[in-house]
Amino acid sequence: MKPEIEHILKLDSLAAAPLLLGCYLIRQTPAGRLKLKIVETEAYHQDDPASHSFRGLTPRTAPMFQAGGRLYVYFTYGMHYCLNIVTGPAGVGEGVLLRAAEPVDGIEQMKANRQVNDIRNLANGPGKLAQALGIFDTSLSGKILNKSSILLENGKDIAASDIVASPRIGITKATEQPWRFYVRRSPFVSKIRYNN
DNA sequence: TGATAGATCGGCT
DNA sequence: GCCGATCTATCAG
Repeated sequence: MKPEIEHILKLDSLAAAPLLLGCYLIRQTPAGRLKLKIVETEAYHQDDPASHSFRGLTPRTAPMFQAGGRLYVYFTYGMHYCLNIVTGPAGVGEGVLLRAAEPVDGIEQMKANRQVNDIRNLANGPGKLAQALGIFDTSLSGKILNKSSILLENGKDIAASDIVASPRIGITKATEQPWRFYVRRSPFVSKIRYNN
C-alpha cells in the first residue's frame, strides 16, 4: 500500500522519488483540468554534486531548502523549464525532478501547449512535461502543492518489481548513482531505449 | 568582467 | 548521432 502523499513529501528525496511513481499530477487552468500519471523521476539531494542545492541556498534554489510539499521550477539551456517536487525537512536542500508522465485528462489542451499530436510525446521529458502543463515561467517555484494550481494525488501502488533504478540523465557529476526511477515498460518515459 | 557549462529538445545528417 | 538555440548561475581571473 502506497503511503499518503503528505508522508511521501516528508521523506528524503531518494526515498520519495520511487514512491511518487504512479501518483497523479494535476494542474487546474481556466481552460480545464490537466492530469498525468508520473512515470519517471530523479532524486537530487544536498550532498549531491549534480544537484542545484549542492552549492548552498541561493534565490533560485531557496524552495529546495524549504519543507517538503513545495514546487521548485527552474529554467535551463536558455529554453526549458523543469518541475520538481521539494521533499524532506526544512533546511535541507533536496527535491525530486519530474521527468516524464502519462497523460490522463486534458489531453487536447496539452497537445495545444506542446504543439504536437502524439500522446507519447506530450510529457516524455522534464522540459516537455512542464510545457504540457502550461508552465512557461518560474512563477510557480516556491508555491505550495495543493494550495496552488498544481495538485498531487495518490495513485495505485506500483509493484517494486516494476520500478527500475538507473543512472540519471543529462548530468556530468555523480553519474554513477542510480537515482533515476521509472515504471518498467511504460511507453511514456524519456530516453526509452533502456525501458524494459 | 568574461567564459562556460548546464537536471533539454528538436531538427538535420 | 550530432549540433544549435538561448539565457542564467557560477567560477576564474
